[in-house]
Amino acid sequence: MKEYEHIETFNPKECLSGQISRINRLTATIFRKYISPFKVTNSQLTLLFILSKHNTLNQMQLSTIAKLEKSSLHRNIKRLVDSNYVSKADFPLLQLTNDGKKLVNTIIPEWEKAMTEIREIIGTEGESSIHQIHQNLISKT
Amino acid sequence: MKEYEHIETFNPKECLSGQISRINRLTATIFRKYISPFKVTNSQLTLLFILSKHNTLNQMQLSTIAKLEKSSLHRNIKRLVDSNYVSKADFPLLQLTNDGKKLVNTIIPEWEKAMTEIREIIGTEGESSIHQIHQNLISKT
DNA sequence: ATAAATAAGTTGTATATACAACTTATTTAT
DNA sequence: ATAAATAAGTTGTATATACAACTTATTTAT
Repeated sequence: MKEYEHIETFNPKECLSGQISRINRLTATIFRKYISPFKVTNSQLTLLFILSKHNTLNQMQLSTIAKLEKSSLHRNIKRLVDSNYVSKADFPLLQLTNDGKKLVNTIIPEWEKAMTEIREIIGTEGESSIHQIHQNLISKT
Repeated sequence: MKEYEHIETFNPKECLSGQISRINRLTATIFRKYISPFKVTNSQLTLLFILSKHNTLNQMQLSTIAKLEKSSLHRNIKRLVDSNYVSKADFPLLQLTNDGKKLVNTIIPEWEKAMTEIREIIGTEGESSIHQIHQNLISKT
């Protein structure tokens, strides 16, 4: 029988979605190792990092910067507000609380360690490739 | 006040975890556009693809190949069994059902279109960088 | 052959994410 | 200034993921 002819000839290992997802899971695990002792997640830290460089942002701005769907962003922020790292005092503007700033400042050295560990695995070329791919996706999407 | 000195000097845009997560979200959205009409998710398709190239695998083998934590794998497989794309008839061995094979064979051309769209964005260099980074992470982790 | 040790599989729990549908706020025509 | 249109924010729902703790199956010493 010559059914399923595509299956025989295709190469699923090429799948960019599969490869990128695996890259994401493996690198996330490394970052988590350094970050989780602070009781914050990788995604949460990304948002705290963005907020640490902007005085105030509304949800739409944050979702555009983080490339996160607005409903995902909404719930991530809710957790950060519940943990008292982000303030909605000036709603709809969001800003880091003092606790949030202190946490970011404290985590940065550990984050650097995670960055170093990843760089040792993917190399400087890997790092600049990621940057390039990221830029292309940001600008062409 | 000279508190939070790290915040002033660090550059969160460098964060490899942040960049990779964003790359993952953006590329997943492109793949989803082609794949979701078949009522299957990107993660599910990855597992179906792997199974399509192996007669049988147990959960441990699949989780090693997919780099998925065993409990995550377990529940992904459960959904595929519920959809009748994977059979547990030979448990603990898993295998594609005929429906599963037919689905994979049908989706491959659409998957190719998704691959083409991503390649147009990240380029051939991007694609081979992803492959290289993926290899490094697989072998050094 | 059996006990002890290890591996594989399962379930509970929390967070992350997207999409659809909805509500509330803001902006734009008239 | 008000109505209509658009944008921002919220909630419901389903899937994805990891970690911890547990149970069941398999393997390894004795």
